Amino acid sequence: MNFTFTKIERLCGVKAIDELYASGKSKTAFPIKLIYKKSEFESPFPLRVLFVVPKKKHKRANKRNFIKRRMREVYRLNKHVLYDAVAAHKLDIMFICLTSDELEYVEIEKSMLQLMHTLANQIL
RNA sequence: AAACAGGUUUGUUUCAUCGCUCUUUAUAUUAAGGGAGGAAAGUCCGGGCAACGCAGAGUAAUUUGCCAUCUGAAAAGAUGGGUAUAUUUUUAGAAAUAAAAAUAUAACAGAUAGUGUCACAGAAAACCAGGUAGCCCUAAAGUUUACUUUGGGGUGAUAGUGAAAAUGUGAGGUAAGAGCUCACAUGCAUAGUUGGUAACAAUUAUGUGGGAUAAACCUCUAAUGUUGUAAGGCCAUGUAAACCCUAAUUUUGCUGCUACUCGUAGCAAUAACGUUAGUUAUAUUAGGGAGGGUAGGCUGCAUAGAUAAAUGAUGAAAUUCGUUCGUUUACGAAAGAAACAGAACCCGGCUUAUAGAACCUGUUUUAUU
RNA sequence: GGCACCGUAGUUCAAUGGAUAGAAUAAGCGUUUCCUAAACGUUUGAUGUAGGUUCGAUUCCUACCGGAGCUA
Repeated sequence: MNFTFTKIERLCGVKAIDELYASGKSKTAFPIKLIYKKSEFESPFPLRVLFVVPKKKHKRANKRNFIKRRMREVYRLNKHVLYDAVAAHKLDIMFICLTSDELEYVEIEKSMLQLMHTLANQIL
């Protein structure tokens, strides 16, 4: 099984992100919120992902980085859950942190897995 | 020895598994190597670098501000010294206070160039000061022989106000008083002497007595062109020096000198028609109107280096720290903690944040001598 | 990244360096009314934090904290 997470799998570009904010559907599992939208792009992977920690919740840059790194790590280790389900479609996904607390690795893993499972079931 | 405060230095280490980013090789996915700080932060200063502008002079605006030496490209910093203020200690004294020493602080040029401000209180808050307190002289009246009342004048000692009151003490002088005069002290100005590289200190002569505020305007001194890497360059995209309207094209107008003035420089052209008045077209410059396109690559850019932005996660062990438990006073076990904080053009300062450890300084407490 | 700003009652705004920091509105209490509203009276409540200059700072200066801009 492949656990890599390269540049191609990330969501870049102002237009794509604006569209996702404007017309995406959302789900919440408390500390983290998921926004997703069907789209079209050329890539060997079925998903493009973005992680957001707002500056209003976390003032210090090192704390924002710390939470983003943990979220990215959880996604990297568990992304096969979605890849198996969403093989046919192309999706843009965004994870947003909602609290101003410093989150533990276990909490993030729990809520993100919950979100990914519900999304996988809905697509099927 | 302990606790607290301040300063300086330092700013946990190793292994395994799975990953991220850049470079090189190699090749279609392997290998090798590099990968965060003392503040990367605040953006408070200075410079590099870049674009635009530039005959020159003045004004404005902004900033610098005791002296010497050293470091530095500059800002700035270090060391030493001077002056002022504050605190503490010691000495002298009845006290006020004076002298000396130590420590700390100073945005430490100028208040005698000029302007402004100084609430309330107070007679007066600043060229020229003063009353229905007080002190003194004098005239009149009353009681009466030393007082009272009223009028005229002198005064700035006393008291009182205030953050601040026109230099202080003593003597003379006077009706009472007053730098009115004298002696000593003291501040300032000018000129000189001595010491010191200098700031400055000591001292002599003459004159003088002028409150505070420049972190109010201001004056002096020294300096500054404007804008910042989202600068700028190359490519791509775009009918793009596109379209319409108005005005100007020689004693005047426009533009530049990037805030303003002087001064200075540049431009104001061509063709056709013509009744020689001008008109039309193109051109240039300025202003206005109605729309549209692009908004992403490379470079700038680095012995870390991207462009929604890498430097991580998990597990194990060691190191340091205190807490609890056990034995017992240095070992073991348990569950913890390891700060502040994350590069986006690069350097040099300043400021602020910082667990623990080491060192230095100070204060307090306890113990011993 | 760079550049220029702003912080005053719960809210919206005032205040030449001068002592008690003002006004409207909101909130509390009372009067009026059968009750409510309106009206009238009254009370509470603030200079973002820390230093400095000054006899005296909301105001002047410095450093922090927070909040809104401009620049593609």
